[in-house]
Amino acid sequence: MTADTRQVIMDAARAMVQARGYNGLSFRDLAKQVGVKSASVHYHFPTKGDLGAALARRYADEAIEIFDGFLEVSQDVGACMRMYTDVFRSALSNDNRMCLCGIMAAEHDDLPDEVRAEVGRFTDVNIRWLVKLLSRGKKGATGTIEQRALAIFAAVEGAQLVARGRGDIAIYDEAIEAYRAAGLLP
Amino acid sequence: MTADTRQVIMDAARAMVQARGYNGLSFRDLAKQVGVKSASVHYHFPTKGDLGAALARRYADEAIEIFDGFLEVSQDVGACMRMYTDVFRSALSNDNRMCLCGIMAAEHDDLPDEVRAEVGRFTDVNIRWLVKLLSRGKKGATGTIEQRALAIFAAVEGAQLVARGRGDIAIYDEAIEAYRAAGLLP
DNA sequence: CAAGAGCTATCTATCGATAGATAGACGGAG
DNA sequence: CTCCGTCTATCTATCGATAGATAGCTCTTG
Repeated sequence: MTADTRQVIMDAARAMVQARGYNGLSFRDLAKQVGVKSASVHYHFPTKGDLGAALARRYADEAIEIFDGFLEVSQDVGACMRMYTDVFRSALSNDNRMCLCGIMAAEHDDLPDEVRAEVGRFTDVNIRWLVKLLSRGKKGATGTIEQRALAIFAAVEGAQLVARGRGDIAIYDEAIEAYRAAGLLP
Repeated sequence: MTADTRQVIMDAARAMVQARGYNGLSFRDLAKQVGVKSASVHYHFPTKGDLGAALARRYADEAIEIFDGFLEVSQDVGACMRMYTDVFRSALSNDNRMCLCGIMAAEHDDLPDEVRAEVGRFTDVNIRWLVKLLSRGKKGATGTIEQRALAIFAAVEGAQLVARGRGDIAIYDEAIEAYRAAGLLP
């Protein structure tokens, strides 16, 4: 195609991984969906690990931009948190998909090292942003805030996982609401 | 082996699924580990879906027994909750494994219907037990308690998922502790 | 009791499909 | 002419699944 094939491949691959996982990603299916041959996919990404790592890397990079955008458009901590949880909600509303790194974390043992590293970075990115958000106004100990940030990220990922397992996005909404009611989410 | 082969197969299969997921479970690897041929595994479980469903069914049944045992040995809600979270912790301490149904939930789209149904039942089992626990002493609206039970289950699964993704059980401990500090866990 | 029928559990061997990966040809663009 | 991108064609390995044979046990029946 005239459009940058590499980008088209990555877009399709991301959607496929979010639906079926890293193991469920097949070069043949991917190529068919993009409209090329699998050998062409190998041209752009020599190995599956290369492709997986590129996907996770771009995913984490995009997350940084999106999340930081929230901090710019609103000064309200609660509003930013709602935008944050809505990002994870949108994966579910898109054909019951999951966070790319969440589903890859479940496949931890099957991941090439380079992919595993990028998945870990996504966790870092989330926690760092949540720390930034939680630090607004408050001046508690950084250690506590970091721990709470980790807990929020884990809880959101878990809500997504359980909702996906049931194929019911209402479960995600209920869990998030309960997190807020309990005081875990600001 | 003289021991009931069917049980030996299920034990090995469960460990493999908790480590590599449903998709990562191979009849050949499984047979090799048990010490039989893959055709023999097919004798006991005609299809992979049959095996997966049997695994999830037994997993949920065992969970009921284990959890109910907690309610019998202690009247303290906090102590029971700690025993509950320790069950999920033990999967991680066993070679960074995951909850069988948690990892299967991530593979939702690849599961045969009968497996998906059993995975869903595990969620029900957990929520029902948590409702039983949270109801002790309290007399709040059942609806709220059920929502909180769902949130606790999702949060615990998420803590396990994130910790596994990082291969660091300390992350699980931190998240659980933060849940308690925030008041999500009693 | 003894013989044969049928069942249980395993084996060997193989099937078609699909996985990721590679070599080499071809065509268009600079 | 050369390089880039894509193609055709193929490789090896593995997947779940099946066919057919066989040893050993049990149960029936004369």
